[in-house]
Amino acid sequence: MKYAEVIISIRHKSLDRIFNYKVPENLEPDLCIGMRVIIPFGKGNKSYEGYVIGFSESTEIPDEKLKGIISVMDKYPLFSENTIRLAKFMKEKYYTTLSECLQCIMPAVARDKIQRYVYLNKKNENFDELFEKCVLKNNTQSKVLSFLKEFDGASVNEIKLLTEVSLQPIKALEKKGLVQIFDREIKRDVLDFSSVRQTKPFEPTDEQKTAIEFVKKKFYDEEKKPILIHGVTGSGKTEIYLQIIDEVLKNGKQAIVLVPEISLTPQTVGRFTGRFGKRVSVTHSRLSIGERFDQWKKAREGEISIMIGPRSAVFTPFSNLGIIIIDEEHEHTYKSETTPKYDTREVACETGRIFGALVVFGSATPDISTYYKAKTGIFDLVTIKNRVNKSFPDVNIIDMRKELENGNKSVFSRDLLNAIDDNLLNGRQTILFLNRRGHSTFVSCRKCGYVMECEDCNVNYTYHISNDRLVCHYCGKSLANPKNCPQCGSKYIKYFGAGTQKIEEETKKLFPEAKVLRMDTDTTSGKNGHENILKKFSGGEADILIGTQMIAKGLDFPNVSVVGVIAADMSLNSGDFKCAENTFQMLTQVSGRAGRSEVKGKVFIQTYNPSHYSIEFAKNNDYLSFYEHEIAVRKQMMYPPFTNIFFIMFTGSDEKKIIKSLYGLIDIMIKFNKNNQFEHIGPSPAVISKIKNQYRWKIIVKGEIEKNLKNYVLYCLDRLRESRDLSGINMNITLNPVYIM
DNA sequence: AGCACGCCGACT
DNA sequence: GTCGGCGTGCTC
Repeated sequence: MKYAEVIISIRHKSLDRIFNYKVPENLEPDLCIGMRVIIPFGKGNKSYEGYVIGFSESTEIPDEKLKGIISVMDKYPLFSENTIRLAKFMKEKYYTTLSECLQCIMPAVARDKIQRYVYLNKKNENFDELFEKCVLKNNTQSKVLSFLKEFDGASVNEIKLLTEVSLQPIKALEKKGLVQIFDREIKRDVLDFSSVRQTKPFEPTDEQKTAIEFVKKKFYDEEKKPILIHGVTGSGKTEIYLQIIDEVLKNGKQAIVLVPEISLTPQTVGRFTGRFGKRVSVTHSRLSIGERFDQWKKAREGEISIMIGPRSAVFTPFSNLGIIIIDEEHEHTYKSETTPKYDTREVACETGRIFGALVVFGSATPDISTYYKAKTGIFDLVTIKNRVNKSFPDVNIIDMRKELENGNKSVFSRDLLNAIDDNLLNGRQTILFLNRRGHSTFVSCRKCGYVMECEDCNVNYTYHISNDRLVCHYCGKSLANPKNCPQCGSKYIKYFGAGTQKIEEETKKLFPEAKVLRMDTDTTSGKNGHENILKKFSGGEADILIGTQMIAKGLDFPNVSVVGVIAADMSLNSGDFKCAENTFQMLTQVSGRAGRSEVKGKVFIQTYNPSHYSIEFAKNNDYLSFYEHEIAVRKQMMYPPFTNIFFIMFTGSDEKKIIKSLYGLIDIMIKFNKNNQFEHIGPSPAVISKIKNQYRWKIIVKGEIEKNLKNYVLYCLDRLRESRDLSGINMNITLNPVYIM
């Protein structure tokens, strides 16, 4: 008899171990490591999903206890023995269960119940007629139809989620013959190759050549240290990646290219398809689960050799992985915010170790901790100091205090206005950056001072002009813009704090002849929202592009010669220890959008803190000096990379209970804090002290050695659980979080 | 996580 | 005397 070692798909600490199951003879030929099985579990023999991570010929478990596997769910394994190793690494590192890590690594379909896909039945002769009738008659069904008109072939789950209807109307539509439902998806290509233009390798500059040669050499080395490529904006990092990947492919190996979700544009992907054609595939959250599974299978079966995608693409199941490239490695989106809260960069390094693949990080503004690793020899470092055939833009720092002194109360400085004016005359394009969407960030009554605030969250409402509503950016709730003050009834309501909508409004007022586009989460909803706006702008259909974050990264518009940063201080005042780093990165990246052709670019940074070091070093595009300054601050203040920060947040509706429990935790922590090696801060309310009626309080714990800190905090939390009733409290714990909120 | 066993209070 | 509360322990 053969026994399978099974991990049960229940996320609970006490079940996070192997359970042995008998493999019935009839299932034995079909069952391999990496497959999902249905197994009976517990007293009631309830059916659960399990993951087979090994086999044994004998077991110490007495025979009467052993149960048999009911059925095998997969035809092919979803993970390999190496992936199990990776999952075990993640389990230890991110203190979750093996089952959760395996689920995270497996393709999304494995996490979802059986998918069914809905297609408009256009073959029905009376389709148009029926369609019209249905749209007029039934409210609910028309919702589904209009959704399918845009996203034909969406899954039942997607429709349910996005149109908020139940299964009933979908079934009804099937009966009417308007739609067809399939268990399997009709295979679609996620990439449109029709518009791809073939490119040839560029002749690299000397600096590029050195970098390429260096990485190639390391690729053949037995011991593979990760490499950081620090290349200024516009230094041609992508071309370097392309030429390295070419070498990897020539060796019969495959490549994973990770990019932040935000810069996963057709433009970016086109660079890769242009060189490698159909050997490239892409995966991202806007694809359906079925589409993503197709890409996953193609990778496993060797149909493709390069996978481009956001953080989850690090789990692409190539059989002979040669390289993982992490572009814009400083981006915080590489840290997962849901359990397992993995850091893609750490996972990539471990994957590289397990699979013998080279890991390459690239950035113009490396994460301070990454650069520290490069400086201390944990990573290899390659530096590219010059732009390809281009000069750096002129960066002008504008002191907004002086503007105010001189009677300019507008959001635009005079210098920026003049530059936009000049640019318009010369037929060139302008980008205006403001990292805040909406129209006004707070709305208050001029008579009594009442500020409109979401009653469920401790957050001011943001005014959105497009629908004349107040929106809470935390819970998403919105309400009609009140005409009178809810407190005193006065009509005098004022809007403060500019967002992108306000900038758009002002720009249109000041430059009525200019064509203006706005790009933020509010304008990019829908499958091609992003693409459409970028296409319009690059096609010259607009003179000015106003946007948040998403216009700061990686975009390459040769005709843009003026970039304006409306408020550089916003990220500087976030209260986070990374605020200087974030500001420097943001300014450098945004500035990098200017002057990407022969025309010299001009950047205007508006600020109330013109002498802050992150702004001064950004002006001179001087990463190294910024790094030296920042690393000294970190050392002095004992911040990462010199220490580790554990962030503990309790949330719940009973604020008193949360605070009491956190004080209880502090007591326990003090008791077990041997040699005072750990420092506690708090409890204190989180920056946003209430979201969706859930109160939020935090404790921060610092410790030099990651493993000790982790063990200490987890131990103390266990003691707390033993000594107190924590029901109704949600614990959120993160090691070295992106933001300390 | 879920289910069973088990030991104490208010009912027919 | 019994029904039922949910505290503790186990699940291949």
